[in-house]
Amino acid sequence: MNASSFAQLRCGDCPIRHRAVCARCNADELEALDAIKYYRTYEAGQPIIWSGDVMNFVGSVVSGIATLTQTMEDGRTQMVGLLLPSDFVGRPGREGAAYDVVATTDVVMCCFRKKPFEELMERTPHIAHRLLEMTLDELDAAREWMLVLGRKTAREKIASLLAIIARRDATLTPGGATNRMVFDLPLTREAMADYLGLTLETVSRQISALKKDGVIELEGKRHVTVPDMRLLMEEAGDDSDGGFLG
Amino acid sequence: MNASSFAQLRCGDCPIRHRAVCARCNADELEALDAIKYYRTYEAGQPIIWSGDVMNFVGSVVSGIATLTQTMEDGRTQMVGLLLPSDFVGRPGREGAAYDVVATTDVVMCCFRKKPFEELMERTPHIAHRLLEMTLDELDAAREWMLVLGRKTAREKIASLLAIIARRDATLTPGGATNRMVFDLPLTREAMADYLGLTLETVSRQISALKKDGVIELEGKRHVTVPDMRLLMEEAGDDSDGGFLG
DNA sequence: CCAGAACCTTGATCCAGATCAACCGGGATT
DNA sequence: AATCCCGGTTGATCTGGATCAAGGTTCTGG
Repeated sequence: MNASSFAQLRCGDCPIRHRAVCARCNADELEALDAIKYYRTYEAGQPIIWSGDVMNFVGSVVSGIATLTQTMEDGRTQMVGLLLPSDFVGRPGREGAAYDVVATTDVVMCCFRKKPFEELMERTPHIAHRLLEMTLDELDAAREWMLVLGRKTAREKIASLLAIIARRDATLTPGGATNRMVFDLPLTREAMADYLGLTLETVSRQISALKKDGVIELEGKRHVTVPDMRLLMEEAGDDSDGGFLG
Repeated sequence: MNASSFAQLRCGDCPIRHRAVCARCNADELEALDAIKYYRTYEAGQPIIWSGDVMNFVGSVVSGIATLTQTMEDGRTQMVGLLLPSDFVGRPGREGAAYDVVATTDVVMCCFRKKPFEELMERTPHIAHRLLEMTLDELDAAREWMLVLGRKTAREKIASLLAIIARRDATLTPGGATNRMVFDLPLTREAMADYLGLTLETVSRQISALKKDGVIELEGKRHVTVPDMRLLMEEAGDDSDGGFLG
């Protein structure tokens, strides 16, 4: 799937569910969206947006993974969001970007020019409502993450992250949730560390420990098998059966 | 100011700026809001909402301080939000509460019955827009807090919290920001610890250290003077001049 | 095929903050 | 005015994760 193959795609043809806009849009609205839409690709490692930049688009991740990060002057960085396919980027009604957005893998974005999108939103209440819902979901995810960052041990943090990735992966895979799960880690050890408020060495050690204890199996560095999700959830110290990330 | 003195108050008479609804509402809308509004008081230490409860209202804090917290089965707790006067509580379009809300001091809430509020929102786009803006503000604050929790030292965490409280206090005090600031801590050492992902002993020690180093002055346990806010911001490791909490 | 660069793992040591414990001071209760 | 309780402080010690350091494994390009 390359950039040019998107040239003639319609919104409804995106290989992802456009959570922001497509679900309840009628034909007129889809056409209006189509007129202000374009695709853009980013290579792994490329910045998509710098904190403080003026953003002239909003959009959804079509494929690939991007991260939202904050950085202190001295270089300490904290990831504050993980963008997986179908996630929305940008904030209608806001001028500048608040965070750095970086493509972790090759990324395809479906973008809408911001001004016309806002105008469409103005006269289409259900889009505004959907956006509010999505923002509330993000807020829940952020607060869930505050618990992880503030109160969980390194091992629990790793287990929580694996659970989130496994769960998000499952929502994109037909068949739904089973106890056994297989997926590829979309992040380097360093990116995981930035997400979890740890060092990359600690991440590596804890992953090794989870492997030794049979909670996960590893093939290479990135390919993970979870023999029993319930075991992983227990390691994550998570009482909820996992509504996180919305 | 007691509960009965609110009986005849109109929305516009609240001693706080109703960030959600009042700013741009016309007379009709204010009247509609008035019809679905009531005041409610909570004593210090009382729960306002339990996580999972069905919420039948949304509203604003009029006076006092409340906290939003999450708790793990084993009792570890993390504060995920601090509600000061003018802050909004509740989520239009959502059934259950996601967090425990507890009154830290005596609290007066201005509540709107949820169903009619949602209906009003439905036909009043600018209220929906304001709500989206507020939710984005909360999201920014939550993410700012993720950086604090994940990457800052205990001393930086304390300084960050003091700066936030001082700043919020300033927005409610005529005169605006100066270098010198005086305020009362609305939280116990334990509540601060829950906010910061620390223990209460560490909070106590770091406050003593900041005092010894002249960054703050203390009168009793709660009354704080910051001789120079710039110094405090520096201790907080904060590059931004503090757009946090919205 | 080799060199270099990413990325990852593992070991040794250190230290910030947790934990355990004692104590203080003021306000409410009796 | 004795007691208790709650919130806070301070000291001693312990430890989980950071830091410093040394390889190992892939992958890419020459």
